[in-house]
Amino acid sequence: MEIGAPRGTKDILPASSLHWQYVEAMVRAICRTYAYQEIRTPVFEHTELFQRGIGETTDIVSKEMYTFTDRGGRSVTLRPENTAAVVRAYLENKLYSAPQPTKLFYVGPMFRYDRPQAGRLRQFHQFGVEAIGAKGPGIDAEIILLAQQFFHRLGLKDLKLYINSVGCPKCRPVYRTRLQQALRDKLPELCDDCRSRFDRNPMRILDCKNEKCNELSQGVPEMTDCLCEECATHLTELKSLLTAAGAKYELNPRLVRGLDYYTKTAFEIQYPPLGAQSAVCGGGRYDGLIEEIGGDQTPGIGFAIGLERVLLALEKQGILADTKESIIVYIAVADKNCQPLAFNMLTKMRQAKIACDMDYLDRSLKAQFKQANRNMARFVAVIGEAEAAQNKVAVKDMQSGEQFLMTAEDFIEKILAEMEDDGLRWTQC
RNA sequence: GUGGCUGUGGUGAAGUGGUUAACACGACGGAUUGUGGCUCCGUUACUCGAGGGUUCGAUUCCCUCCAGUCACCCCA
Repeated sequence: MEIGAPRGTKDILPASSLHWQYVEAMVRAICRTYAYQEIRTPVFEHTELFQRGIGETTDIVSKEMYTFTDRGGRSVTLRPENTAAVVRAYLENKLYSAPQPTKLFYVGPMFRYDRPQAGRLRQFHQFGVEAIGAKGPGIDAEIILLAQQFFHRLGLKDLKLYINSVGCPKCRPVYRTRLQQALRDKLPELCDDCRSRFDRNPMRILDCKNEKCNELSQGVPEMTDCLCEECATHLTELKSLLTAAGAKYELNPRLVRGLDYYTKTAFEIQYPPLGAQSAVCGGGRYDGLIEEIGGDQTPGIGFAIGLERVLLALEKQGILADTKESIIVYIAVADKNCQPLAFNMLTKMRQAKIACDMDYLDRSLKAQFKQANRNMARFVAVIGEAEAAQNKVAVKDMQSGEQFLMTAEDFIEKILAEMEDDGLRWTQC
């Protein structure tokens, strides 16, 4: 094998594409019940959009972007996440002139130049939701519930929902300073990472996995103690809404989001068995983002769910069955010169929307039966000289083993009748 | 980007410094004359991740690279 798939990318083969379809169907179903509509934005954008939207100092922008110069000399970037792009599309297409809020969802590939490991790929897929134009905590609760219900409907258990408030431009700087004051004299004892975080993003020190750092940060003021009145009320109301909806959550004052644009509500859903990459959903409010990208001050909130991680979780819980799409009929050719006749019948069946297949490798009749069996065909229709002479086919029911001689037309009719009974008929597209 | 572990056929895996690289599954073919799922038989690695050494000789020893994996970082 000379050329393999690029590092951190994966082919999704038929065995698992059915699982993907299952999850994607759930995405559409849940969004339908919560009244979110699909938006599809380009997979690449002007680099500047992400630099401004996500923040120059973030890891994503500073070291994880797939950026290149196109033939026209423009710097473009494969989207590392989709919120900035959705907001861009919202402004560019003037979606704000429609009744608000604008409730959108998306599913698609994202790209981050990271070192791959289980649950972390360079091309991965996210399902995300954005509600733009509502500032109250009600929409926050709706979005969190949507995410929770998504997992619930898929059948996932043992998920943990953490919520927090990361404040706003009024109270966060105050907290930041207080935090730095509290940690300043402990600085030499912190790990290397935390020392570099001290200036850039001191709140990150609070969820450092290093035990020493963890110990040192005990007793330090929490964000939730330093919120301004508006942010504090927002959080209180959100909590009571979640409780009213019967949602189980845990307040985690040390939950931080990695992207610059978050304000107020931040939340994360984890599936602990996934190990280091256990976050399956991350989201929060971004009241400053739209202005940053050039719109009027407009509130927004959203989340992103990593679909590869969802699939891993489903696998871990044994929810994904080994499935294969079956066919209704396999047409077997007993004499080579009957192939045109068989092919004609195959075509007619397909026009009648009956899932069927036949052999193109000139296999023996026995081998064709084996093939039919593997494809889980309900019936095998044998066409040979004997059948052709009578203008009929030999239809074998692969479950009962019974075999009948009938015309192709009668056979098609019989199947169509059964399909209606069994609900086997494929849905119309 | 940093560190640990790993890399044998389509898959799961044995194995050794020196003729023909176990075994299992799968795939393909066959078990008398046109019929599957069970059973039986046969076939299926002329680069043992790639490149370079050491050696009379390396799949087995060394180096580099690549890939996977786990952890860190970060995040979905």
